[in-house]
Amino acid sequence: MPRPRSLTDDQLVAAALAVVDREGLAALTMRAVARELGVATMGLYRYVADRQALELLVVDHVFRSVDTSLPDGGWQERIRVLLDRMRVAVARHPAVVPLVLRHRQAAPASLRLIEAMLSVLTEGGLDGADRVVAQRTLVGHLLGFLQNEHFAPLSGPGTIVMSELSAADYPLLARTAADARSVPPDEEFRRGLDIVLRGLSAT
Amino acid sequence: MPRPRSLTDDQLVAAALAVVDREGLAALTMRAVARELGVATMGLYRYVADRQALELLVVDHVFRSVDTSLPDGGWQERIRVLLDRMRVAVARHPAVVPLVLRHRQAAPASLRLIEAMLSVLTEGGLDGADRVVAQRTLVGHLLGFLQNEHFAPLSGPGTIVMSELSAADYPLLARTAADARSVPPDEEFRRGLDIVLRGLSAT
DNA sequence: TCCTTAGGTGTACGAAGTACGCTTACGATC
DNA sequence: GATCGTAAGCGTACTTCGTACACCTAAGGA
Repeated sequence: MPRPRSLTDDQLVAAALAVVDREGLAALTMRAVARELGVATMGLYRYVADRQALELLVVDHVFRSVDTSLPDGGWQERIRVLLDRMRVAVARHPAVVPLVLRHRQAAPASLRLIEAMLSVLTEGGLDGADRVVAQRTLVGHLLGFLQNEHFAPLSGPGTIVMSELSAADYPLLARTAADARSVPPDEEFRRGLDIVLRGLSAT
Repeated sequence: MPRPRSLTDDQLVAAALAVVDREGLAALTMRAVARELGVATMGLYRYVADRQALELLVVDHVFRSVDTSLPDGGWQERIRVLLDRMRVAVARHPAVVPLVLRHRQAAPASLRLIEAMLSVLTEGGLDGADRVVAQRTLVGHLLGFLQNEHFAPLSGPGTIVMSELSAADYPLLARTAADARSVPPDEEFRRGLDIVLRGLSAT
């Protein structure tokens, strides 16, 4: 009976991602997304309750894009692949990292991801509080990595500044920052995750 | 010759923390801090370039409050204590967690913390890229934990919602969320860090 | 005493989120 | 095919921020 909707959630998300990818997270405003869709600003409020709800749609979309089918290999290898898929999915839209960090717990699609990870951890023999801690540690590790990469990439200016600090004041830091510039993000992620997985495997 | 300053950085930080502790991070506005100090809003701009600089002062203060003297024990134990001191320092002002995550790389006091951690890792026999990855992994772990605790505490409503999901759709998640409610933050942090430290120790 | 210089203030502007009420177009019903 | 109820869509306007700018003021050395 009533007038039908003319926009889908996917269109909203696509418009938001277009704005974010092109102009950065700070440019993600209701007005900008509306303009991207060729719609009046207030028109968006027929689809989302507020700006946070729009951000949540974006984060949920990113999570939904992650393949949760279980890969081959032992449970450590499976965890490695699942987490790497998440990392890559987020990396496709680097500017949304802060949104992922803020909204992941409210994104419905994260449930599927968590369930998949838990099934692998269970296969690895974990349950009870051990499984809780393992899951939180792995997710925390991923979030921490995204945080590190986004706000303080090893290849970024912060590392250069640190590598130029006086060796008298910060002998190890200056040296280590210099070493750090040759570690690419992929390697950092792989080796960091190896550390956590070794820790999980050792009794 | 000129008129002397009437405010110190410490007073600025104290006012900002008072606002944040009392009314939350969203209430941290230039106007609110100025009011807290009994000063006109624009008066703050004689002390900080902009709002970000004020936030940075707050984060730096939190980092400066961390004792970086090296504790007794083996290197793993030393790392454990150092990271726990950081966690506790941040936990004194829970609402500033997002600020810490955003500004840590720009806070001068973080240099001292990193140097201290690197000295312990070096003592543990790490150097080169291994030391880089170890450092980043430990910091990432701390950041991920703070993120988890702040936006999705195990004792929070998200966990309850997950524990009430249909066991048909999410068998492991529902079960694990129920288990999770009995894991307090201290224990979660200790056990998570143990995993990382075990991973660092194993070859 | 006065003058220099930075401290301190008030006003105002632009950007953003969003409440509110009007207008409009669809499509079910007669 | 005309009508009408309902939600879609829009324009306006209010509030709250950050902060640029121009002005006034007070401290303290000359």
